[in-house]
Amino acid sequence: MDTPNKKTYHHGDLRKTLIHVGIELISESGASSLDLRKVARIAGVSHAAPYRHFADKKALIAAISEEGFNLLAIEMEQAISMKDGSAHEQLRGMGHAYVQFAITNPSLVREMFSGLTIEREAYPSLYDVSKKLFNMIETVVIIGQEKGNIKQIDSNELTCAIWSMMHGTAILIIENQLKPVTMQINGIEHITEVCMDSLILGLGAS
Amino acid sequence: MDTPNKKTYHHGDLRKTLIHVGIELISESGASSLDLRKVARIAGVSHAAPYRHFADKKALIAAISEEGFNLLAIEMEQAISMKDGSAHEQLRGMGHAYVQFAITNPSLVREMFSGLTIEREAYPSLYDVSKKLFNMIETVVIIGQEKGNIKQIDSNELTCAIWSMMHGTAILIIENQLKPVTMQINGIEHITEVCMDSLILGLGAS
DNA sequence: ACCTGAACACCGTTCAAGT
DNA sequence: ACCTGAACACCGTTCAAGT
Repeated sequence: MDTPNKKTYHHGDLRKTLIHVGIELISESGASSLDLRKVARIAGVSHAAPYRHFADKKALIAAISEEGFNLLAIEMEQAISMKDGSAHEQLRGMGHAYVQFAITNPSLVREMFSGLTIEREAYPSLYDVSKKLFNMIETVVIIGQEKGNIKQIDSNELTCAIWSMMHGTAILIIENQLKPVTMQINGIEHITEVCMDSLILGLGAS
Repeated sequence: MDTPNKKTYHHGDLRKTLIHVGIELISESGASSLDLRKVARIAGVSHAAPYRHFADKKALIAAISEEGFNLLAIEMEQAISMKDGSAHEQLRGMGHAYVQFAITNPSLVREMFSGLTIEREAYPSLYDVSKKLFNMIETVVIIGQEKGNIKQIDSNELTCAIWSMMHGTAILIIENQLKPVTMQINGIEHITEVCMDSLILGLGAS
């Protein structure tokens, strides 16, 4: 009666089901294989049903991206909480978590940064959830500044630098562009550390 | 007789024409609006003609991405040559050039890093041209190390860190994620400088 | 060698109609 | 309120046929 079988979707939360089917499809075979009709088929509804919940395909992708940011935020939060120590350790942990998430979900991460975030008014909740990530990083920065471990310039700007480094490292790794280094044993963890540490050193209090 | 009108395509270089039409389409209205039939229509050939030059749509996108890397490399080269001075100045110049290119061609840059680079064997020339970029950065690093301005660790790793920072900054800017800072006057140039300088400081000889 | 035109399968989206 | 089925326009790809 309340087993989570396909029948449930019809009275249950089809919206949520579509999002999760979409994430699975993207993870399995890339973003290009995300078609609305297939999502509906797998969810067990007609191809027109998704239009009850999403204005169009872009709206579904926006919702999927939003869920992606939520999942990433959870990983990051966990990484921070595991390190009880210095801001530097926390930043390192965040970098590893960010890169690890990208390696685990490359297609999803690509989709999250594929242009939809530009339309801020159209997808406000997508913007909100990405901003949550920004604030998470900034909190670490501010605490680090209070402890005197990070230099006293605008925390907004420092946050930009940190997110940029994490993101660039993650993307270039999943795009195979750092091959000369990532090929080696533990290459990915190593280069992530090199990238983060170089930046952290530059951010140090002086 | 040799005016560059549409007739030329039939005996001229249709391949090149398709690539440039593709770039224009992507630049104008985003990557999602790149359809093969429209490209063919604009080029003045039938919708089947592109298949003489490209195995499928992905192959055309790979060629477009390749051209994108070439264009980016030209900008970077120019940025480097303009600064005759220190490695630090050259790195700063490269960062600005990279970000500027991304802002000018956001959809093209997204396409260049949308997963095709993973299929190394399928698109070897795409991999080659992206590696050219890597080498360009590394050359600056090595010269900087010889002058004693950059610390003496593996130049491959330092290059990864630099490219990561440039790329992350560029992508987050075009994806509107650095809004808190880029909104301000000269915000983009300013944050690019903050990002690059933080890293450069961390890369310094000690 | 290079291009055309018809054909096929399939997708995004809409809409009248069903429960 | 939510879903279905038919319908429309359009795309990627293939292939026999044209020059």
